[in-house]
Amino acid sequence: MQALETALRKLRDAGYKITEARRAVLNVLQESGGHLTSSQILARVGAYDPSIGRASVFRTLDLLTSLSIIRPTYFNSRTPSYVLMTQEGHHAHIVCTHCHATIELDDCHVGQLVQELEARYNIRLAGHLLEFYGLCPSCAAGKDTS
Amino acid sequence: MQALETALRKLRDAGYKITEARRAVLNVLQESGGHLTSSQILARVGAYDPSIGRASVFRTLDLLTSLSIIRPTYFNSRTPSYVLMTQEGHHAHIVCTHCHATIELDDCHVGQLVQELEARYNIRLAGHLLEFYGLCPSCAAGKDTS
DNA sequence: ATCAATGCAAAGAATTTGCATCATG
DNA sequence: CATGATGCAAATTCTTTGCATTGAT
Repeated sequence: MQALETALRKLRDAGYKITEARRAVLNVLQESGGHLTSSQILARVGAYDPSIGRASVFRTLDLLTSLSIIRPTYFNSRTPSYVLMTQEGHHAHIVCTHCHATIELDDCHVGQLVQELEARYNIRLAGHLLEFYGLCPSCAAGKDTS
Repeated sequence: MQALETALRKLRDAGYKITEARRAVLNVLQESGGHLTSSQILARVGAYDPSIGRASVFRTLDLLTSLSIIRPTYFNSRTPSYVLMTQEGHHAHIVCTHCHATIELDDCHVGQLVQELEARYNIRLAGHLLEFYGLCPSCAAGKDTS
């Protein structure tokens, strides 16, 4: 929920205006609760407010990505899906390499590692993305989804 | 080095032929030692062996991705870069959100977490991708690279 | 020898751009 | 009000497809 507010604040802090298009993209991602490809985002934004143009959606995706407010992730396909990062700039999930089902993880458990890396490389880490993959129980069992 | 041999073995094991195009894409990725976008791969494969067509390169990227031999990753841009996964199916790096410089990490340090997740979700995890981002020392200090 | 994999070039998507207009701060 | 942001639609770039041919096993 506050992911959205955090996102808006980050935008403002970086000196960008809060416009309809930006609000729409963030809303759509927020409400999906998961991962959406650019086509899905385009479609949903169009449904939400038909007056918003394609170009603005892409421009917004660029902006939000460059600010690390959203992040493109790839499962086992070459088509990216965008996720809204948490307030702290994290995201973690498990993806099935067969059926592409995903399990969202709320805790990344890498706090310790972050500190080690920050010390070793003298860098301040603002966030991270952690993606695990494997066969989900049902795909491992039977050969269902193709 | 053996990343390449591992990749070839995985291909064979999955029942695919080892062809010139596939070898070329893997070589190019291996030699780059890092991340290449599809255009970069196309260009380098073309230089390496001009007789290999675009379509085969894309088909190879699809195949290698679906087998988790390579993986598209997004730094802070919406253009994917492909990386060759390690023998164990891992990859980890730190990216500067400003200049996009990357530091490759050889150890992912998430072994413990993997076991916990496998137990909790009853799933066998075959690998993972871990991406940290923040400002690298030089970008944090001066305002250089644009 | 067999059938997966390929190259080619055309078709189809996806994304970006230029510019006049609009809306946010 | 001033400028950043937008919508539109054309231009561009990227990716996929169909099919005859080739090559890996």
